[in-house]
Amino acid sequence: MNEEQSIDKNSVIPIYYQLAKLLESQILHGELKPGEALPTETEIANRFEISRMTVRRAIAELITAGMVHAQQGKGTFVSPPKLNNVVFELNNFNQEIKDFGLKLSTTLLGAHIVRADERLMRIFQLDSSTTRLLYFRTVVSAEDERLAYERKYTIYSKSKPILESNLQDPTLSGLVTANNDVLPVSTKKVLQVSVTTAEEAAILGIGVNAPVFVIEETLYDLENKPVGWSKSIYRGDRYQLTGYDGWLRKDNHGGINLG
Amino acid sequence: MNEEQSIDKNSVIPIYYQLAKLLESQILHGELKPGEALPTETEIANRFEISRMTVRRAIAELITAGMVHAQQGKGTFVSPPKLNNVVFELNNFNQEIKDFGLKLSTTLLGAHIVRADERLMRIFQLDSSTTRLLYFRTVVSAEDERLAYERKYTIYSKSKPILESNLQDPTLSGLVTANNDVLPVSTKKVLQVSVTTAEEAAILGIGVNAPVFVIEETLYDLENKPVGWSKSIYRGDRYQLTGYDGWLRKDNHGGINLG
DNA sequence: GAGTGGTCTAGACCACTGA
DNA sequence: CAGTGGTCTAGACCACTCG
Repeated sequence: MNEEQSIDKNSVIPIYYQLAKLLESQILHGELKPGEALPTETEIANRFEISRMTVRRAIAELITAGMVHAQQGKGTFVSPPKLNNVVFELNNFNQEIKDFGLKLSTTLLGAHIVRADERLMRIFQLDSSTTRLLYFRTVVSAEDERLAYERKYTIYSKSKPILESNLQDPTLSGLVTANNDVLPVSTKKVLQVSVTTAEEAAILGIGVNAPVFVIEETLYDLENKPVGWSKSIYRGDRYQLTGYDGWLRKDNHGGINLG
Repeated sequence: MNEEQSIDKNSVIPIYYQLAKLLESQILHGELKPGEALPTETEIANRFEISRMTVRRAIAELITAGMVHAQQGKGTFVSPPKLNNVVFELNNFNQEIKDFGLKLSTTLLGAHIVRADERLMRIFQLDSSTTRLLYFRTVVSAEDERLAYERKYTIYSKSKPILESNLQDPTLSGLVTANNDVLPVSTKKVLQVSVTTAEEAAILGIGVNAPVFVIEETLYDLENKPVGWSKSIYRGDRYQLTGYDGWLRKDNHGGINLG
């Protein structure tokens, strides 16, 4: 045992990266178990004849990855794998379909100027119903199959006519920036499940009471003021979200991997 | 304008943290716009009479937060806010209910030893149906209202009797560690939407064809071998996921906030 | 008090960019 | 070529933990 693994100081791969991978490997192979302490920073620095700052940089990588945690005055310890913090990336929703080789197309159902009703006044924090909003309805399809129905609203401050360019970037963010001078800087999405209404079923070409994902998105500007809102539904039989957590093996066996 | 904001070198708050917040503030107030370059690291170091390494530490915070990106040989630039990478943390599912003040309770519907059928053999990558599995069915309730129905499986290697302690940690991870000597180190969750079957509706006390979240979780050990699997359904009218992205204001006005 | 991690310095050399 | 960020060093002092 204890075959001293080594660091190549002359490699193009940074020392901190080599050391981080070495420590990660020891943890993934069970040589360092959850709760056990890593060697102290000074010990590691002496053993590999590198600077303590470089050791700290390596350990910082592991801390970010959630594999170890440091306690001032005590030491650095292997963390038990966190399994309760799975995150679902919403990218997948349309991205995975593209990766699957299908072409997505967006069809415009309608673009209207509307005045704010009570619900929209609340969402956009308006105190007057005279504010004009752009109401934009689209359907996302893949290979002639309709997958999602999206209803988007944005404050319509420009007096320009509605631009056809809206369809080039049919995201809510694109719609907002195309029709306003504000820069959306943050977003909030709420995911719920529901079943189709008669109208939604007809638009998607599926049955009534079919299960769907519902996503409400709100875009905010620098002042934290809502500048865009959308409610979209996605066919439940065509979409799913996948998430991971814990000590993930990114499996960097072979291949070039620069930090 | 250009009122020189300052750094207190004698503060208990680290210099890198003060500088990071200062730069972040300039970005959030629009003084530095997306695409614009930050002052060079040397410039910042000279202006505040601090070490370049400390400047780099501050900028590293902003890079992690996704607000800036560095390009070797060119400079460090303000990034446009990323709005397409919303992540939903599954914590919320039961956590928010607790935060709301309700008490969650888990009721055991049944705990059986079963042999692997074809589906379970595939899930657990087994080549023999003689492997014994523990099948664990529970219902999660809040204030006498049933919210979720969970079906969990784990390889049952110990010859111990089924422990009552399983109910103390009713998570899949807890079930696996209580009945095996393996340590689950990573997890995969797939989220889908569906509607209740007659059996599920009866167990949850709601109608048939009601919308529900379906979450299938697989737990893996160090060798990437499945050691636990569960399929759970959550009432669609009681659960939702919320996610954020972009330049988030964590709003640290007042209050103690140590980096 | 000895030992730990947390911060900070003032340099050094490198890789990359663009004129 | 000058200027940028990327890595690394060999120290220093501090805050914290625990005996």
